[in-house]
Amino acid sequence: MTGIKDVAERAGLSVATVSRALSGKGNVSPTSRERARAAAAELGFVLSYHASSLASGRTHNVGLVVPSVHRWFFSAVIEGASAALLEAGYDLTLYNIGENPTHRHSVFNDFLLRKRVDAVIAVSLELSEEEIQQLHAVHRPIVGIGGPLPGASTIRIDDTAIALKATNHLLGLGHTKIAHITGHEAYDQDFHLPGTRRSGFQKAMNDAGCPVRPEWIVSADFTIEGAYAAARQLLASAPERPTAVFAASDEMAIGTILAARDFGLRIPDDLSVMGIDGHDLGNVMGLTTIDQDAKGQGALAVRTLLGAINNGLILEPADTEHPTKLVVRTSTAVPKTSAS
Amino acid sequence: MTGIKDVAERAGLSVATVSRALSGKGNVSPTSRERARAAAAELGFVLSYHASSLASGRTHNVGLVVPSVHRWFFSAVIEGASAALLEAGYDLTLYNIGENPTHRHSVFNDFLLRKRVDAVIAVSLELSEEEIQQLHAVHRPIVGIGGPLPGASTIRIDDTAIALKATNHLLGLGHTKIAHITGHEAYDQDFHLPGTRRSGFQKAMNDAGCPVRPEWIVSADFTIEGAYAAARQLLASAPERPTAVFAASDEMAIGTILAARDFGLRIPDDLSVMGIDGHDLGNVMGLTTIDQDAKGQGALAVRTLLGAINNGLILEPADTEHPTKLVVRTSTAVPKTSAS
DNA sequence: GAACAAATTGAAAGCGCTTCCAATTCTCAG
DNA sequence: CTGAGAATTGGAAGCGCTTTCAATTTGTTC
Repeated sequence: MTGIKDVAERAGLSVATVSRALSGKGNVSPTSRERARAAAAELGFVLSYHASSLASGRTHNVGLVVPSVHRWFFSAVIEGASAALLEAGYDLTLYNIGENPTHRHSVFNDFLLRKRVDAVIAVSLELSEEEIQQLHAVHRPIVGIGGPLPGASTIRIDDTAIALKATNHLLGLGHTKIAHITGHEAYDQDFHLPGTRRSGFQKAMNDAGCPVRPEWIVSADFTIEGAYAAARQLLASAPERPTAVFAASDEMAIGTILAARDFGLRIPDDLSVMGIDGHDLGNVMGLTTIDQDAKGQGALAVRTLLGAINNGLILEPADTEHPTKLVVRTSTAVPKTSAS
Repeated sequence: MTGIKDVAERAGLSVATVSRALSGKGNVSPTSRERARAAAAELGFVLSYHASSLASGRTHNVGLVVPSVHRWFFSAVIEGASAALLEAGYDLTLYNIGENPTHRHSVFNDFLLRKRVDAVIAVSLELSEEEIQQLHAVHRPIVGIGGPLPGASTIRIDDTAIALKATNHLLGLGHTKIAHITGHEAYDQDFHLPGTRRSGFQKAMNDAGCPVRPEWIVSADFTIEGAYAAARQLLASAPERPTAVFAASDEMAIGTILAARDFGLRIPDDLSVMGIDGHDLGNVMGLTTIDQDAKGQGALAVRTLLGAINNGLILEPADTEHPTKLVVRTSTAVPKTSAS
């Protein structure tokens, strides 16, 4: 196995100089740099990153912790982060903790403490004080995506404001009988996302003087399948149907549209539907939504982290609000009843 | 920062013994093992995996290379692999090479050669001889998912047979006017998957004496959106419509169903649709499909790899065929025309 | 209880790099 | 041409573990 020693020999330089030349750091004359590079290329030499890491303390690797890889938001964040890391020459270690609480525990109490990552990005996970402490104890900066994290830097969207904006879009079209598909209680642990969006909905309704009917607030698990089932129930109560549904995520909005079709309801004539996310299927489904640029959030998290790492700065706990955009498509319209 | 030295001191043992105790290898008396464990726990000590890797040559890390994280098949494989690795105490380094050819190049010619992974799993990527050679040169076993790989172990399904089975399901119901949604040329690079499934379709049609109409073979990019557009074109030619569509993937089948609805076609009365995959949305959409257990393939790849690593064996190039299962739901039925 | 085998242990030599430090070479003003 | 300071270089000491090898302890057998 060729090592840096072989490269040094071939280039007629010392190991130290080759190391400096290859890493790009330190002062090396252009001549030596070129010779080192050439020798490395000829030998097909690639640095061993363990050895580098051990000696330098820098791993060139970022840990990304997600609750799932299937839900659209998470894969979009992964995509954004992975591209940004690849460009920077960093590895991405993925921890998909899923539903299993044991997995979460071992990730935070073992995997992440193995000092294999320079930093961690936690997506939609409300870390406990302890989890954050442990990471800080091994000097691993953290960026959270999806909500505030005590003592860590976070990137998030203003969930209440967004829900307000979405609901107002519907109200603005003339809807008053609006239902809401929220997330299950269980998902409220992490940043109270369902609750926050729900309260934005309620505030908008109250402000507009529209009654919020409890039976028109149903919950699902943030998936298309889950919302499909929930929406079927919601729409089954025939005469007393809402004229619009605001779902807490695009996937749930899509589930709602599918359910509506089963009932022969035309979108948007019989039912307006909107979501939050900016899902790829939005175009196909003609879904009105609030685009939160998940990919961009992943990329931003990486940039934030790398900036801190490269400047050797401590990452200041800061709360960055990511911009969102209302995208109006064909799933929302003036209610037929009030139009006619 | 507490190191293994501190643990040794606290436990009143030598560093060597603590290392043996913590790694579980080597002969250590139960007493010492317990004392080492206790000391480590008290100090909150977690092994530095760089140092371990450097000393032992084993990284406890597997690289997973995927062309995308968004398409269902890939995220299912990631999910299966990630769970299996987590259980085994292994890290998963994800390389999402995406559309960018530069990314692919740097992953295979740089990232994977950094000796940071013990093994690599390549999903739906037809590696070049050179790529395989390079990996073998650094003694990294490879498992390919999705098709045969020269000199590497692979897990795959029999695409031709599956397409045959799927088409026969449709033929068996009495359909003769069957269209096929295949993948774009561009996707044919890797394992000729679109071509293989298409030829299974054609063979079944020929065997049944049914003409294959070229205009009823349309291609898309394996996404719901892409197939939606393709299916709209297919279904636009009103009177001469097929009575069934066999899509080369579930996502494309779903796109087809969405397009069919736009034309007011009822599934399965006016159009039978089936796919291949076992997508999570299959249930909601009532999609008949051939389930290929992508999650299981990911888990199997990990087991294969870890088995080889742990036994210090060279991974024999073997071609494992993963079982598939026809799942009949409500998107396929006897054609109305022939039924009436 | 002696003699030998088996189990357990610790000292020390790396694993393949980075980086500190001191030595050397280069620059250029005087 | 000289000397001071800057730029470049190489030697060597680790980074925090694993593992070999030899020494020590424990267990067995007759």
